[in-house]
Amino acid sequence: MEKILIIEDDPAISDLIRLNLNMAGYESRQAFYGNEALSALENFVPALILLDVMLPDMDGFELLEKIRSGGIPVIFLTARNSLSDKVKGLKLGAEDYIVKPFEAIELLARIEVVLRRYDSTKELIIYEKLEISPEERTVKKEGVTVDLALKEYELLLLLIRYRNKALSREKILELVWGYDYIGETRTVDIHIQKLRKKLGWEDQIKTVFKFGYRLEDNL
Amino acid sequence: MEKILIIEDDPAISDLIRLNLNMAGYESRQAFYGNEALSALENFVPALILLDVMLPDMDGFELLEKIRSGGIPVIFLTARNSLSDKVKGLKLGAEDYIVKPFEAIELLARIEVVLRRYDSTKELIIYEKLEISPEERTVKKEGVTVDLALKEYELLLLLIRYRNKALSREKILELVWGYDYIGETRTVDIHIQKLRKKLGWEDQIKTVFKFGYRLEDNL
DNA sequence: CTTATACTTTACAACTTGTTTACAACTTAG
DNA sequence: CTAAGTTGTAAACAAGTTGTAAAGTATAAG
Repeated sequence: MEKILIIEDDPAISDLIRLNLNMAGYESRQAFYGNEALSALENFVPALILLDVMLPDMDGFELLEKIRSGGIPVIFLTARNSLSDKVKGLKLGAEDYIVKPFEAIELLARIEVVLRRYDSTKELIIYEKLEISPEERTVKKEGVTVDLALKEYELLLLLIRYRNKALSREKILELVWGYDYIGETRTVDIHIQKLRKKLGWEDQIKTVFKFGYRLEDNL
Repeated sequence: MEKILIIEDDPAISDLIRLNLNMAGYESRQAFYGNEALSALENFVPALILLDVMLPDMDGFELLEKIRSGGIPVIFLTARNSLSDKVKGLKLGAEDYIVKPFEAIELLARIEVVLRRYDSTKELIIYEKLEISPEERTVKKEGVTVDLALKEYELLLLLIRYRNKALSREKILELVWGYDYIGETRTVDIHIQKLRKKLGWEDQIKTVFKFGYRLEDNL
């Protein structure tokens, strides 16, 4: 059962959404404040987040940034006529937005589309000799657990998702660290280095000179 | 420059969209009927399609299905209040929809998001026994990967693009190194040499004495 | 507060690429 | 055929990129 986090300060709207989600077979959880949402996310990992930008205690965009780095898709709830908000939200990386008031069936359709797009998660990923369980957040190589730090783990998933494709450092930073990461691109190198060492993938992760890296299949 | 096909029967709206797209740096083409759109697609491959569902000669959904099989993302233009259309469109696989009337900036933002998601404008180039994947930035000869440095790779693409045409050293410098490159034209020779060696193309890349080089097809 | 862990930055060694140089081999004009 | 000029090739070189270890910083856990 897919889990959805509803971040919306108006209890009436929040409850209405929750009701609809339940009827459609989703498990949902509510947060009415930004901080509440952040702490909820610590022990509740949803497949999707519905986020109202207008929250009493926090700028929704700020929250969006914090959430985005976790790789969870976000659908943005916004009041009609706040066009600049919509644009900002999409630019920040929201998967979609819905203008309030919206009809339940539309919300459900959009949720389905986004989940379909993102669906690759949650299932056991088997790649060469690796077994990755997103649910347990574990990685095993030939049955032996490999301890990976968070960034290393996300980087690994990214490399596998784009296997055989060259990924630029900038792209990697955007997708693993978040669109607005400010810092050295060398950071990527260090994490690549750690992955190579921990997985014994010195050859499988190829360096694309002056560009980035590429994970290559079948040696 | 990204190409966009506008399928919209109202000339006023179509022109307005086109104007906005042009200003944003897109190349666009208009179709006012469904059949017109289908024939346009035969020699015009856009990166994205904007599709109005209400067309005089054809059901937009029917058209959507035909278009979808081509792998081109579609943004759906729909009149306000036709909610069931929205839902139907999304279920059919439209990437997004926009309710008319919409503001230009919103349209552009949505276009950007969809294009970013579908980035795969780069398609596989097959030339003789070579397979070149711009997305992966790889070159394979009969299935075996050939490692090419950046300049070698770009030079190869150039040669293929101008196959059977003689390219002067100056032209090659301009197109691979940039119009403002200052340096020896002999540099080109060295890179040609490396390409010949790495691809076993000693004969296929012909020297045009006192001028430059030419890549010749089919031996 | 201390410790542990993850992540980032720094510094330098090792390597890759692109360019130049030098000379041999070749092409063309006279 | 010969001389002048052009191209092929190997090797040296410089500039810049990446690998790596280690130090620094931030954050969470005890």
